[in-house]
Amino acid sequence: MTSGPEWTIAQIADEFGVTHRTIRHYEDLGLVSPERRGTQRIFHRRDRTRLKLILRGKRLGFPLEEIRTIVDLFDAPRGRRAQLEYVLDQIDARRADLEQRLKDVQDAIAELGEFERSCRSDLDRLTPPTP
Amino acid sequence: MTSGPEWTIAQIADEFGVTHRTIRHYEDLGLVSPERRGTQRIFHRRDRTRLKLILRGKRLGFPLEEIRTIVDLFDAPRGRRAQLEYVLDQIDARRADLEQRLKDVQDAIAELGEFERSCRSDLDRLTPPTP
DNA sequence: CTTGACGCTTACGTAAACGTAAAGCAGAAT
DNA sequence: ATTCTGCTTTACGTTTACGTAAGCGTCAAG
Repeated sequence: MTSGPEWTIAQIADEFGVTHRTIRHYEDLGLVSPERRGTQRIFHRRDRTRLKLILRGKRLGFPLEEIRTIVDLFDAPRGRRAQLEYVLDQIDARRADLEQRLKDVQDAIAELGEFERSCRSDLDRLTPPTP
Repeated sequence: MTSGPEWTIAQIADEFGVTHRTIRHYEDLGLVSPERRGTQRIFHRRDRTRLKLILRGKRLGFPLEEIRTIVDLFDAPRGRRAQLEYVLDQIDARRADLEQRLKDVQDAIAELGEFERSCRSDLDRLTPPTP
């Protein structure tokens, strides 16, 4: 039941465009926990799923510690009602955060658009009028 | 012509919810350059505009050095054609970056939605059926 | 006139997120 | 048998983004 495709640290690092050190650092922080076969790390699909989430979290500027709580959320046991309600609360908090970011990005893109138009207008005025 | 409303560092820091140290740090990095009246810093509207951009950039996870180049872009001289074309290029680059982020945020929100539905469904199954 | 309230500089400290040797094991190839 | 190749740990170094004193100037109120 622990079977399925497997990857070495080199393959994972290469595929995700990070270094071995980065992966090990993430393991130190509990962001991933690959299987150990003897001394070597063996990565499974679960680890890849988490890594995708981690790297997206990073692109969005979340600190790794916060990313860990988020990623753990997805893997959390959902047996008891209390647990499920806690998870749902966390989801709401996360969504609020993300929606602030969404607004920030949208605003930034909009401002960039305005600025571009202003620049283009300057450029037009600079162009000698068609004779 | 250099007139208009003015603010002290305390007022600015308070209003933007950061510390004096943060403001001075931004000045060290050239992110803001308040007027100096004697030894004291006097902030004008221009500085506030830049600070808004800076803090949004931070919320979006950009490093301060990169933020500086972006903010400088808005204040860049736009006299010569070459300058304008350079600025327009930069705008395109920025926009590409922001649109990647936009996608990341949207994906994250969508996944959160899926996860929530899954949790709610678990919760429903946990609830004893209405007799 | 001295005591705060603010502001300034200088400078060392710190947390996060890795980078970068250094040194060693383990199996495969020459 | 030893030389690679790939993986491992340990541990100190580095960059970013400030925090946190230390020590001084200044102006107004008590």
